[in-house]
Amino acid sequence: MSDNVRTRHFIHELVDEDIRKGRWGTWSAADGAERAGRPRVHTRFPPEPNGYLHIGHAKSICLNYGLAAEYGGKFNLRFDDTNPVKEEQEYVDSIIADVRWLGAKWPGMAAGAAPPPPAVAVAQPPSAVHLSLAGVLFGSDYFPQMYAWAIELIRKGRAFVCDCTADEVRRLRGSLTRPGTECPHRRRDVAENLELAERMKRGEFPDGSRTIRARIDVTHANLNLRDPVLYRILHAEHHRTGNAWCVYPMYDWAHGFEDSIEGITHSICTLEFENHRPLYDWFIDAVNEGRTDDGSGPWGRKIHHPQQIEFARLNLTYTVMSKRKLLHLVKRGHVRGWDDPRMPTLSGLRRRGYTPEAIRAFCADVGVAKFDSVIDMVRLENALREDLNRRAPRVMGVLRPLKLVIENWPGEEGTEMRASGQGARTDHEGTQGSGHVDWLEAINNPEDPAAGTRKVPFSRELYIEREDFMETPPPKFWRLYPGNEVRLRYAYFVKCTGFTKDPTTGEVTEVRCTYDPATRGGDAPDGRKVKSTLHWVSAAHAVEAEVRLYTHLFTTPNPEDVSEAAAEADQIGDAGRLAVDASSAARPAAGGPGAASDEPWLANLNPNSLEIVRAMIEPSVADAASGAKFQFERHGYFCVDPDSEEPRSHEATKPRRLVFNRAVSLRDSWAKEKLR
RNA sequence: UGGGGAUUAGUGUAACGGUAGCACGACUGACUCUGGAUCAGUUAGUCCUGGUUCGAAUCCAGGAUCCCCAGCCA
Repeated sequence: MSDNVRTRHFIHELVDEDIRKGRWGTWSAADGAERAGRPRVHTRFPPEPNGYLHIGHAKSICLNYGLAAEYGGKFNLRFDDTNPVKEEQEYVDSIIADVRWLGAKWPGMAAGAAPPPPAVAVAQPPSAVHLSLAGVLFGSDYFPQMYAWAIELIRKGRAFVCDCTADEVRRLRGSLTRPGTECPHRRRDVAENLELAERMKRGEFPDGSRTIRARIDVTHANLNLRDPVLYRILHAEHHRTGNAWCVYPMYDWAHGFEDSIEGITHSICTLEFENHRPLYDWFIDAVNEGRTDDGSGPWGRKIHHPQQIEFARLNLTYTVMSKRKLLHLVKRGHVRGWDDPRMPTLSGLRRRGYTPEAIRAFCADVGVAKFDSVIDMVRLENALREDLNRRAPRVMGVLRPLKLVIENWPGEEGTEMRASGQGARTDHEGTQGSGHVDWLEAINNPEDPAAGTRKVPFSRELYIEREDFMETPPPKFWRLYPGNEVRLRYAYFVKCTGFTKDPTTGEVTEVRCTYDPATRGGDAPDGRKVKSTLHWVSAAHAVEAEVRLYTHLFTTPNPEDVSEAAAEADQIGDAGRLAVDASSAARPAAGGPGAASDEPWLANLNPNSLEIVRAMIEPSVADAASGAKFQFERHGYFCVDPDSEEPRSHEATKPRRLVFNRAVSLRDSWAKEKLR
């Protein structure tokens, strides 16, 4: 992940200045020969394992890992697992897999290729878990030390045990404009505090009955400084420490110390923690009170004091980014899971067909600043297009097939030809059934000559895209219509001679044409030009596939903006109905007041975010592995979904179930033209 | 009516007292066996009002707007 070096931002400047001043010293020989003597830059990514990572986390990972990589420093992956009631092993596993997939590296990370991240949540065998855990840090490992510091603060008269209920604490805290008032326990003596803290730890008190709080200033303008809670009683099983603890540290108490213990130099976090920085600093200063640089004296040696730096989190149009909302979408069945390709989660984007390279390029592109901005989704999509345009092999796939019959194609007319779906094709020039088959050479990737060519079968009966034919063409429609000649890509020029329609529905059921044998390969020897080139597949050879076409999960750029919901709902007609199985209770009503009450943003869900089509794809994709990415020419980039069956042996009689996800469509200037 | 942040083309992001630049979008055109890609060009900006200065996006003063904070969540 060294490809996001190009943009410089305010954090670079801060780091540069620290280096100029020698603020953090240098790495020692123990930190590795390549690092020894260089200025220390040590960052970390500190997720709470209470959900799956999303694209916003990718920004943070790229920032933190990128900084460490650029300055030759270190990057830690550390779980901030201080709340056992919300955290799960499943999340730990998915987060590690996602960070690895993105390309970040941390000290002690298991060497070798990253284990394939689970496409969906699956229990990993113990050995895999063990391997992936190598070098990963957990805040819960520091629980003993953090608790010891809390006791130290009690000894120093800087903390106390409070018997207030949560309600009382809230009431005594005051408000934004009114100062708080002291609670009676604030003046408890040290000995009693020590004893109560010990009994809290031993589990003698019920949940919520007591807390350990810092004694700071109940009238402080910054609410975070009004005697914040350090520890709460929670008789809950922790995913790592089990039942060893009955008290758990609050984020504010834990986080700064986790960074301190690991020697983090730059504790980078998002804007909403700006108000917490004074608290974070106060805690470390309080511990350091009475401590000395050389460790002499009753309290020992001073602890490391990292610098917190805040930046603006990523916001994207047409999606939501809070873990709470994403969890809600998953739990209520609005999507198929955390890795639903419509989700902004890394697992969702991966399944959709995004590459780590594209996501990194996107993160570099959006930059790092303190302005709470919203990035247009098209920039994410562009990053993928840019990456896949260079790398993805091209293939022809017809999403909405319309039969095209070549009347003058050699061979028996009206011969029944059966689609066999897949398998080896050795008859490069010859017949399939009783129809003549011509195997034509196609370029795999015009952007990459090294990708070579492949052979594509052409025969009497083809499928073309339904929207590539029109009985009565509008202006600037250059595709197939009666009398018009077009090129079939890499094949022949064909001229439309007629078509048939379903007499009841009026739908075109078949198009007929003649081909010009002299144009084989796609060029006319007489220099004749055609205005357009269509993709096609041979009906007898094509592989049938389920293709999932995705669009935005929400209909509005800002799903939080509920005022837009009603207007949008009117346009859509029956807003709120998703194309996935969702419990009827969970369905947002059509802009109705019911949906708006508790989760108003659901009213902006796009009922058409998933469309499923039965497509016909050229046979070269028959054995494509799950995760393989292609450009379907003139459509977009597609990725084999894990719902697909494994490729089969060639003797298999039944075709393999193949599912593709559309990762992103190609830019489409005709679509734009149509809107005029 | 408390405290903390922020504000530069449509969207983002640079410029650190000295020519407001870049990316994406939009719009033109060229090229093209993907209406793709590529290439060229155009468009459009310093939140407001004062002040300091030879010179202000930048410094100062006042104002406006937006975001965050009253979890025993992180």
